[in-house]
Amino acid sequence: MSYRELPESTSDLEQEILERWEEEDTFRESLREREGDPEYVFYEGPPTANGRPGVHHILARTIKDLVARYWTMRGRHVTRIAGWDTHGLPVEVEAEKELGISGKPEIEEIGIERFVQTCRENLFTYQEEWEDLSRRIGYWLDYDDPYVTYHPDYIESVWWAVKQIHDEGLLYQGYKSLPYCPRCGTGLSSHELAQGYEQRRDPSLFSLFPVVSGDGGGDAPRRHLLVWTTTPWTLVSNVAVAFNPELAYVEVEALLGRSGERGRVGEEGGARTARVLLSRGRAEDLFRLEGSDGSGDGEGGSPERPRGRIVREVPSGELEGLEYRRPLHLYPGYREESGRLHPAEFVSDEEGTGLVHIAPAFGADDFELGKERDLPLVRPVDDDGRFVPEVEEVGGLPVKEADDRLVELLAEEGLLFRRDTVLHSYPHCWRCDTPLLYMAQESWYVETTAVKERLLEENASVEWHPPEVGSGRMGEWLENNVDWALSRDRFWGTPLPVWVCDADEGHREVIGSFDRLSDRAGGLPEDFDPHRPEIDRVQWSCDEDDCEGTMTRVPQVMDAWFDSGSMPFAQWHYPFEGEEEFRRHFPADIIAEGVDQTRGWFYSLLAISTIVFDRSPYREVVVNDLVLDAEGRKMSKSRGNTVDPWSAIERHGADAIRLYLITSSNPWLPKRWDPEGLEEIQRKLLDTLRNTYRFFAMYANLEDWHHGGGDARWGEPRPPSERPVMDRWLLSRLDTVAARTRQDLEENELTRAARRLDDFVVDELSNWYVRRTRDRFWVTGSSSDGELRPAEAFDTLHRALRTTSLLLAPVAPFISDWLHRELSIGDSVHLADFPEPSGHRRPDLEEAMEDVRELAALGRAAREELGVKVRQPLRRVEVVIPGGRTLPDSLVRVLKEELNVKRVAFPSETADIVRLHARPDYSELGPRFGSRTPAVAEAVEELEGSDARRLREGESIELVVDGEPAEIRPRDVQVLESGRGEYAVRSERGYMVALDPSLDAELRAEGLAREVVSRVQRFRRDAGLDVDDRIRLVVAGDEEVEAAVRAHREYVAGETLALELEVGQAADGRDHVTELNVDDHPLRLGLEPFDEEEAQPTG
RNA sequence: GGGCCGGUAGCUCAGCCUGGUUAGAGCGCACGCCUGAUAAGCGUGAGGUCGUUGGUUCAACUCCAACCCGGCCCA
Repeated sequence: MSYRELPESTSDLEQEILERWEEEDTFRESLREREGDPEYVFYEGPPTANGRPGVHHILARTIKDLVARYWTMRGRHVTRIAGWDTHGLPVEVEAEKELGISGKPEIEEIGIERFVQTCRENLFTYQEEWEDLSRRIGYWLDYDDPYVTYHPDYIESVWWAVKQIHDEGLLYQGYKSLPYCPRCGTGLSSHELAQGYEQRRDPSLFSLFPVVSGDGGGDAPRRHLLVWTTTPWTLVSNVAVAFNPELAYVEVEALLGRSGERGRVGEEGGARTARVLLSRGRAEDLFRLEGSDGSGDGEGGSPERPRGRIVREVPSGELEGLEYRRPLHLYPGYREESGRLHPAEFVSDEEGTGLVHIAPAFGADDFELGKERDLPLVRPVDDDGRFVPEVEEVGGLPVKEADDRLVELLAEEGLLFRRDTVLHSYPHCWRCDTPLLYMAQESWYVETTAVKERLLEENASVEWHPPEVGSGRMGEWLENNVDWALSRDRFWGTPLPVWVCDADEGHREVIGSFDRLSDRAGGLPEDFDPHRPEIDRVQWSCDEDDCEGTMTRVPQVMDAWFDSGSMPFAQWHYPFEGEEEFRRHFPADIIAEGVDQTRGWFYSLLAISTIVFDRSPYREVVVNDLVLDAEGRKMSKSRGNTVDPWSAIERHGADAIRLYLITSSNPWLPKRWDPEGLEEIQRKLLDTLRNTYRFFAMYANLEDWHHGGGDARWGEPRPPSERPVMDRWLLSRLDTVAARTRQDLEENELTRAARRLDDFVVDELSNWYVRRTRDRFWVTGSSSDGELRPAEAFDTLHRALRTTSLLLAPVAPFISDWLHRELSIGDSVHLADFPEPSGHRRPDLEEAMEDVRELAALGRAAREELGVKVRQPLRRVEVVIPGGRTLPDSLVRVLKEELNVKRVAFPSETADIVRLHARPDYSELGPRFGSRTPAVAEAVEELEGSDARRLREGESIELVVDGEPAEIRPRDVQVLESGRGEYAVRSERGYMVALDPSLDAELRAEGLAREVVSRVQRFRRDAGLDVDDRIRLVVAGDEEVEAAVRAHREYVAGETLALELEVGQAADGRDHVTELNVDDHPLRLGLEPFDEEEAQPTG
């Protein structure tokens, strides 16, 4: 048996694994294997099947897959059912495009039947791509039997939920001012609104409403209310003005601009002064007030503010009920001459004027105030967002386009005070990008405000990653919860299951099942489909007493978020079937989606489950943020900076992408898609891992070692605790890394876990363990004495690689599976258990090895400083480890080899070459000496020699600092050594290394011998020899070289596998001959393979 | 305007919760090394007013406040 070579390319490897998964049905096997084990419940958020998947989807899918694989390896059964979100506006918008039509009237013209049919047909345009992509990136998900929100069974479950909500008394029909998309012809719910805020420039209009009541009559200049709006078109529907009794209001006598420029003020004779009412807080920003020093100039106010003088304070009692003349009498449906002032809390004076124009039909606050004050609802706008024809001047115009004309008219009336523009974010339709209008409409609501406290409680019990999304984004949002606008005046969606009597609106029934509907309607067709328009034809006679009416379904469909939020039960067709499955899979242990789902899926899940089941449907949420382009900009089709997931996979492989997305930063931080970062993870972690395996496989094959055993010459390796120190260390590290990785993954600290594995593989496994133990992997090497049995090295490295593949399995499922199959008996890594510590932890050893690595780094720096290469042995190094620790002999040996020195000496022996000094420990001194700390510390730093020595030996000393005594205890200081003399000294964080630079002939000779070995090795390779080919070797050079080789003859021969070594002979006639130069010495090499037959001594 | 996140080396990010020695990695750059993993590998070095200002403290990258910049979400 031998270890296979890794496939040449990442892509080949991943394809090979994909095929194995296919053949062996590994995903399903992983579920079968855990059948009956405790469930780890995971919900898949349904993507819209008619949108294309992008790289940002890979992030969420990587997280979800990672979690599911991890818990499967931990012995849990993790159901993963795919889902498709199939209803709603996105689908309808696509269908409109397909049919070449736009807007509700055109849809109705071609017929709902045909339109809905088109929606249905277009649904799964990209389904295959979604599935292919998921498969390719290793996202294991059950696509065979997905939940699909338009399936009748699914809809039936949704209806059931609506009925539950209705039975709780939380479903109602209302009339409210809602964001409304004039293009789509439907209102949007508050969470849909969340998707579509964009910066937009709108008019900022200050107008003057003449006061008609109160005194101040006579000759006094006419008084006006100063009123601000960013929607001039709503002035047509003005019915009142609101003020806040908590604010202070003033009357300003204003000198209004040069006449004509801003329109005339006051109809009588173009008077240029006027009395203007507004809040005090805004007066300074809008006027240059007399008596003020003008310090308000610059920011806030406009440079062209008119001059003004505060005439008096206006008590709010005076404001209430004040009557003004309405502007813009254009709508014949509302001819009221005047309106009044009403108090309202929502009025602020942070912007505007502290006086707010009220049009109840077109604003949420306005609407509420209108209801409270019984104001008329004036809505001269049709469902397409145009003024109705009978409106003078602007009839038929889309409202926003009427702004200019309306402002002109206002100016003509002399009521225009100032007109600017303002840049603010404004809600747009999240699908078609049309600016939304707030308009009063009839809609069905879920009274979520009634369960607000429960929502908050449940949300607080959810563990959010990161927590601030739960407490902040979600929590704040729930605090300000408004009722869920459930209905949509559209076509392709779950029909709202409400039937109303045409004779008496009060006769209503909410249908919660098909059976019930069948009872009512006297049977349903065999292949009943509950969609529009068929469902609209299901009617029955009202059975209220003495009612002759017919029960007809209301025309609306439901918000698609309600569909997806119903998936915990609807995916099982609960409660009609799947009772047991539902119980087993509710609530979810985890869900993981983008932060944009906070008010989307996260909310709809929470709201529905809280009402229906009185609890949150998920325990934990991992939130991910966007994937941005390399410059940190949002990816968007319009900007053309999207990254095609397929070409990225082609180029880097799925493992690399998954690792990159998880390691580059925490999931909830926005991430840049950086191709260089991708290459890095590929080169560092993945290539290092591959190389380490390749190294292992090469020598295991060469020496015929296999983890299955078999070759008797290996015998039994000793138990780990008796192996060489490097093995004990590596096995200890494996346990530590396994324990920490388990803990991190349990806590969903995915990034931390993946980064740790990265560090472990690159730094510890490859660049330390393998590098330091390489020569134990070949039997023939000169260092392979009995103590360093190769079998133990193979066994240790094999364990390490196998464990590493297990640890990496959740995040890098391909390479880990490939490796695991080679390193086990062919099993998939994904059917294995996640590693747990196996009792080999040796924290003291790990710490000591840290010391060694620290000292080695300093030693290399010192060598660098001396300009002496590592191949040249040095006599001695003095080292200090913080806290006066020393190293066991086994590690001293490691350090000696790493630094290529003959001797390592510790401080007790180093008195003559180091100088002691003390460094203050502020965390000890600070609390004791308070403000004297700096002075004491300074005194400590000046300690030397015997004082420092006493401290190091555990005695306290007395100092006098600024005339006051100060006791310095050993724990207050760290005693450090620094080198003296010609030693090369390096120190850092309490570690110190001092290298003795002196060389003698012996050391030089050894250095030369090593140099020769290195050249021979390179030459072997260049000559095309295999690493285990034996050779005949001839070495010649000057006297010094030849002497060095003779002195180290065995070493040179052993290292180079020279069965025959001649020194000083002519190299001519050998197969391979070369002339070189080492350290200014000439060197001639000649070598050829050693043919064993030929070598037999002839008889 | 409000909420949340972020601002640390040219770039990508740790560290901050729980204040304490000389703020760390990787990439890139410069220089060098090693090689029985070889179209790999390793090391050393240069490089930082820790966004700004103020405060608390013996001591602030860390805690507090205000502000600035970027992002997301909302009004």
